[in-house]
Parts: sequence; C-alpha cells; structure tokens
Amino acid sequence: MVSNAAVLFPDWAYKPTWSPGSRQIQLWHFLLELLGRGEGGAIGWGGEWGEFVIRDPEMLARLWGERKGKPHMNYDKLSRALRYYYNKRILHKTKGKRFTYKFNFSKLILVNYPGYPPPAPPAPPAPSHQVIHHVFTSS
DNA sequence: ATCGGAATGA
DNA sequence: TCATTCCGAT
Repeated sequence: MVSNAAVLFPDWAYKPTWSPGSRQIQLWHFLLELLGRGEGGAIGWGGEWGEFVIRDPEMLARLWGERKGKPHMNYDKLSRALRYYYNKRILHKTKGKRFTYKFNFSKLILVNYPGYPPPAPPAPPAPSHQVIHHVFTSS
C-alpha cells in the first residue's frame, strides 16, 4: 500500500511554550498529526515533499476547533494562523494551487529547538568521498 | 481565495 | 508567544 510518509519529530521538536505548564497544541503539530494519520478527508499530502492540500477546509477547521475548544473556528480564521507561519518560515503557500501549502521541514526543527546544540546529537554524518556541500548561512 | 494589519485572549 | 477574531484590500 502506498503509505503516507510518517513525519515524526523528536520530543524536543515539539516546542515548549513560553509559559511552562500550559503548553497548547500548535496548529502545525495538529496538521502533522492528521497528515501522518492519513486521516482521509480533510487534508492530505501533495505532490512535492512537504506539500499538503486541504481538501475540505471547513472540515479541517471543525476538527481544529474541536481540538482547541473553539466551536466557532472556520477556515478564514484557521488560514490566518497559517499565514502567520510564513514569516516564521514554518510554512509557505504554494501559489496558484488552491488550498495548498508547504512545510519547511528543515526550518521546523531549528526554529523550535530552544537553544542549540541538541542534547541528543543526531546520527553522525557519514561523508562519502563524493561530497556535494551546500553551505547555509544562518539568518 | 488569499493577504496581512489591528485588537484581543489565554 | 501563538493563535483567535474581525475585516478591508487585492
């Protein structure tokens, strides 16, 4: 079966909030949750890596509203929250494609890690003799 | 549909 | 800080 790629993050990727003890589920966590679940109707992965399509905007809003205890949530308001992710570089819009957005996975981890370096170092890179190195300058 | 300012809440 | 709400502009 063509399974959805499970997108799992290490614990520390799930951003602790500024207010300890009152952590709230974040929208992008919720989206990943549905996406990873292959929840069917409301949302699904798109063509490119990290791209997703909202098939049923109002349904998604309903689910999000239930999770947050906001019965009057709708797509207009949910999408405003998505737009705030643009500056944070968590998401961007796939222009020209209706209801289609794309995760910036590489940024997600960094942006949400409270103070590098990570306590648990990732797998040590195994550089081959043939290396294509791309240097990213941090902002 | 999509964008982003502004006020407000938790 | 991350939304929620409202809304005028594109």
